[in-house]
Amino acid sequence: MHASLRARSSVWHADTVTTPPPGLRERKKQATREALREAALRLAVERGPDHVRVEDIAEAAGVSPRTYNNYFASREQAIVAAVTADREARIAAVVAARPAGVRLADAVTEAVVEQYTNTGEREHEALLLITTRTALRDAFLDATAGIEPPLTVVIAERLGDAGAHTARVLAASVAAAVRIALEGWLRPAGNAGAAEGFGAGGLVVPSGSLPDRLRAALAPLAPAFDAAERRTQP
Amino acid sequence: MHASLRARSSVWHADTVTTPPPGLRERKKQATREALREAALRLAVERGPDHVRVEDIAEAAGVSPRTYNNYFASREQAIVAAVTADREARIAAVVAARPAGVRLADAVTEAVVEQYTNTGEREHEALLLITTRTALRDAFLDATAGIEPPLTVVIAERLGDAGAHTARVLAASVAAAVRIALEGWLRPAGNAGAAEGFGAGGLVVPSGSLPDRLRAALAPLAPAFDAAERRTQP
DNA sequence: CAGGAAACATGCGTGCACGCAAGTTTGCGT
DNA sequence: ACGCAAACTTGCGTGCACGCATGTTTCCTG
Repeated sequence: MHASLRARSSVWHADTVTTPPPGLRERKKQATREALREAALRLAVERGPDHVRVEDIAEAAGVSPRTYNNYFASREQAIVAAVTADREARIAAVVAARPAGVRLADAVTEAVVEQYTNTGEREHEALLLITTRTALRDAFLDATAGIEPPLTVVIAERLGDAGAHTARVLAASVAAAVRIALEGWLRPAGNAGAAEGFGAGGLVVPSGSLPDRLRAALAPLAPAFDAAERRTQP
Repeated sequence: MHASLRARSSVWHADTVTTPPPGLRERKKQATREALREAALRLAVERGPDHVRVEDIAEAAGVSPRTYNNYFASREQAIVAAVTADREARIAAVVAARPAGVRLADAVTEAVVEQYTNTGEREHEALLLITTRTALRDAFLDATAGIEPPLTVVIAERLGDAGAHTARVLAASVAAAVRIALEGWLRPAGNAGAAEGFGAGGLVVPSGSLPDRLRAALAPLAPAFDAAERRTQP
């Protein structure tokens, strides 16, 4: 029983770039990938994350354990990927879709907030599970690095060829900022912080919601975006 | 990808704060850590990185293999640590030592360039070895994340308590930029780039020296530093 | 200067990550 | 339509990462 490849409606709506028709090979690969991450998440939810071995996931997806490792480098990656999926690509797409008039910084910030706010019921359940194991938390945080490549592309489009280099740095900074926001957000479970209500002069940030945290983390980067944009369209 | 190198050594907030006399325990720990990373590098150079097992390193350092893993989470980390060592802390120290008058962006940039330019003979040899194995290259790049915590502290000192949050993001962005610079710098070995001399309008960056790359990568962040600084000292 | 608590080292066991060398499938040119 | 080349899957073997339980060292407090 191989991975079910249901005929996915191949709606190749022009993605700004010409998408060459995906061959059989590529479709199978994506199907296997999806089967693996779905199986990983399902099993992790059903029996608890510690009672799922790679062997189980592979079997549930109809491939060999060795093949599993051709798709995911760690056990945690597959589980996390079921939640992360293609957030990366969606963020980039949303940024690209924003009218050229708006500030790049705003476009990016809103795109990020938008994609991380779409918390479906299933995702929420998965996130709860992720917070319970540090290995999963780490894998989840590491996954944010995945937004860097697509973000680099869309930012580079706005900045022009001269800013290709800058785009890379800005995209990486955004990824870092998002990571920090998420890190602080799902910390409550594994509290180990130093300053928790020290009475001195410092005004303590009250630990807001995810959108608030994301905006707060991205705000310091806005001047860098503005400067980069200014350099191409004076 | 193996990225999780959290839980670094218990950072007694760098200089600036009084360092309590380190007890016997802490001194032994540092000695063991150093013995391990020195042994790791020496053996890797002597017999080649593929012919060094964790068991060998542990034996050379006079500890059990299990103890090795209490200090380093992967085989590559130990080798890389022999080069990286405490660059992290030194960068932070140099930034803190800069007179309060200079732009924060300049202080950070110069500190980073300074520390990565100090290429001793031994380090150069080690870097050559590191470029030969992708696993080592990855570990080396991941190690740059280590500058984040100490950098956060010194930046936060300049920005005041109100900017603690911003400091975190800026430090992470610097780490990301440095990573990008290093990534491009030691790429020549494993070339796989797409655009290598396309004649079109784009002006191709000629792949400069490390200091040039570091400055170029950090430059886009300068406006963010300036804005943060401006917000505390108008 | 006891004596107990906390940090640390170590052995053992388990599941895993990944290189390598077949065997199999897909894609493409002629 | 044929057949070759490249991509992908799989089994095997090796070294490794890390939880757990236990013995040992360091530290602190009365």
